Amino acid sequence: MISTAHLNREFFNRSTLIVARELLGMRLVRVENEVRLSGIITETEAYIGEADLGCHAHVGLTPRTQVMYGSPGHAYVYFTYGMHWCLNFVTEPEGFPAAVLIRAIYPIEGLEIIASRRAPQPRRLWTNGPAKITKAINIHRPHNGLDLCNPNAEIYVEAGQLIADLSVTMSPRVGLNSVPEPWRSIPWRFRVTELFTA
DNA sequence: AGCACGATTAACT
DNA sequence: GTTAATCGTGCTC
Repeated sequence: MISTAHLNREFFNRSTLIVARELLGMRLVRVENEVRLSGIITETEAYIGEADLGCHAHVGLTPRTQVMYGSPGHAYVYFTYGMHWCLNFVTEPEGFPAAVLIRAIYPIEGLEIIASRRAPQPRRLWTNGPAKITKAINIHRPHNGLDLCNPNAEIYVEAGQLIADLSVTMSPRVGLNSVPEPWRSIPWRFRVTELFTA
């Protein structure tokens, strides 16, 4: 059986690259009106500190970026392109701004609700993008700053299956088209290529 | 107060 | 491959 343990704060209080890699195969859970919506995390990206010009925190501490400067294990939820929300998990010790963007999940629970919110898209396109996930499982502004390690949180992560290195591909992060090198091309995107094979 | 742009998506040629 | 949609954010005036 899959463990149902919530990941604790020490999981997130580590190198962002390690957290981004290890989140692959774990289960993102959204509890909405006592109903579980969930999926296996299959794609992440790391955003690490003010020096990373692809990271929102490169502008320093502002109202938008303050959650990233806070304690690890919290949700950083931001709004972009005038219509989309994206979910991140804050990493590393308090005071150092970093987070992991959740880019894709494989839906497991709440399939009917997810389907209704993502209609008329086919199943394989339900949650294969950061703003598709937040639309599918209803995550937006009120969740910014939420503590993922609170046992009663509406959003949290459960330990799941281990993903072998053989099944993980690292590549440049998506959408950083005007970000200077080396940040534009540094391979901080982690993707599961074969979810159910060894 | 005004401006340029964005860690995206869906629809279109 | 291209592009519209749509508005918060951070910067300049």
